[in-house]
Order: sequence, then structure tokens, then C-alpha cells
Amino acid sequence: MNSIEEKCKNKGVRLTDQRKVIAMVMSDSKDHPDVDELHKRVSEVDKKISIATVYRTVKLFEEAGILEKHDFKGGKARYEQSPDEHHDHLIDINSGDIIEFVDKDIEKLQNEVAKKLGYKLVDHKEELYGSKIKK
Amino acid sequence: MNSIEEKCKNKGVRLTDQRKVIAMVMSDSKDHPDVDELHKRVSEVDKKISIATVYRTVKLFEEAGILEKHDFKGGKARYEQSPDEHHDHLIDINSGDIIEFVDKDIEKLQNEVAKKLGYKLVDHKEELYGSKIKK
DNA sequence: ATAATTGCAAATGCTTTGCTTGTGA
DNA sequence: TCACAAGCAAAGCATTTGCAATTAT
Repeated sequence: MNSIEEKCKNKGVRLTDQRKVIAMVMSDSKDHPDVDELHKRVSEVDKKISIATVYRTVKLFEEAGILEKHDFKGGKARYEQSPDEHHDHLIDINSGDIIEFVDKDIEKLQNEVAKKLGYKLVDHKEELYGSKIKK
Repeated sequence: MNSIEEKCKNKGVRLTDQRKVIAMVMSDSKDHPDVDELHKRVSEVDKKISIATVYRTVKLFEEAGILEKHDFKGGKARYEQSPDEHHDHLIDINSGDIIEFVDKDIEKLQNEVAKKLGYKLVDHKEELYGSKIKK
């Protein structure tokens, strides 16, 4: 059983065949697929799963804290499994590749900025867009 | 003449009546209106200006570097006049208020992170979402 | 004069939803 | 059993676009 299925069990999310397939595909994905791409991968396992179900499941999983949704540039939402440790993303503007990174110092500064403005930070979005330095 | 009109002149962007109105409204706006809201404000000056024109103009101005587009949570793009000095945003998750802030330290760290990953930073998006601390 | 711009409505692309049938616990 | 989920197609929403009429330079 994959880790997403396990999380579903823990959270009392009913496990249907379709959800199991989607859970498995997302568990196996090391990238950040959009719904179309996810549906494509899911269809290779069971071509009867509709895209509506993928949309519904992905939203369900997100609300359960199992998946994380990202609205990178491009207009299509992309998903990844909720990581144990928070990370941000650098997007290669040429290839579309996404690199994950962690920077505690930035996180700390963001908290300080929010506090200084009289706010408690509840969420944040940080995306870097860059082009590869050739050497 | 407002500052956006001036920028249009400098960049050789043809100035129509509609664009002048949109330029004026955006110059007067101190917030981050979405296209609907902008169209509403523009309509108070000239109710014959269509929303299609607002969409086209806002995109044109953005491509000319005159306006900045933001995709905050909520699904609708929001615009502000391109500032002289770059700033980021903190969004009040309860009221929707947007607070602008500048943090050179964070900017510097972002550049370093990108460089460390082998990238040249060309753009970045940083949004903090928070709730007001009551005292 | 004429290439660019507008308004309108239709089209688009992503995402959601109503409804009927199917199914997990 | 039966509340919930899936599949399908239709609807929704923000945004874009084709086209004929209008306008800035």
C-alpha cells in the first residue's frame, strides 16, 4: 500500500478503486503533474476513470492535506504529494523543470516581515523563475 | 497627463480614448483591482468601453512593462501600476486587504538560492498570506 | 490612407456540477 | 443497505478571439 492510501485510511477517506489508482500514480510521481497529465497516467492503469473523478479526487486529497496544489504560471493547477518538510520551488523558464529547495533563512525572514506588519503568517507562496547558467 | 499615458508615449503605444481612460483609472488606483473591478471603474467614465478592450489593454500594458499582473489566490488576475521599486505582497486572508512590503534581505537570499542551484533569477513571486494579530 | 483598435458575441480552456447509475463499508 | 462516489455531459468562469465597423496617426 502506498503512502497516500495510508493517509486516506488515517483520515477516514473512503477508498474506491479509482482513488487507489490516483493515489498510486501520485505516490509514484516525482514531478508536479497537472490534472491532464495525471489523468493520462491514471488512464494507463484504468482507462475508464474519468477526468471529472480525477478533478474531484485531487481536490478531496488536497482538502485532506494529502496533496499540495500549486498555481505556477501556465494556468493549470499542478499537484504533488504533501511533503514532510515544507519546500519552495524554482521553475526553469526554458524547460519548465521544477526544482525544489528549502531555505530556512528565507522562511524566518518571511515570518518576521509578517509579524512586523501585524500579521500571523498562515501560508505563503514563493516561486523563483530562472534560467540555467551555462558554464 | 497621468504617468501611464506618459509611459505609453515613451514606448510608442498608440493612445486611444479607451486606453486613456484605462490609464487614468489605473493611475488613480491605489489598490490591486481585477479586470471586472477595473471595468466597473472605467465604465463610470465611459460606459461604452467593453470588457474585451479592458482585457486587451491590460495585457498590452503588461507586455509593455507598464502594469504588473498578479495571480493571487482567488482565480482572477489583479493589476497594479509597475512600481519603481520592486515589492512583494502580504494578503490578509480575512479581509482580502493587500499590504505591500519590501525586504532586501529576502531578495538577496532568493538570488543566492537560485545561483546555488545553477540558475539566474529572472523573476519571482512571493506572497504571504496572514491574519491580523489582534492586540 | 490604412494599419491598428474596438465592440460584440462566440469560442476557449480549465474546472465544477447535476443527475443517474454504481459501489464501498 | 444506503450514503457516498463515478461517469457523462452540460454548465461555469475568467479570458481570448474572429469579424465587421471605427479610429488614430
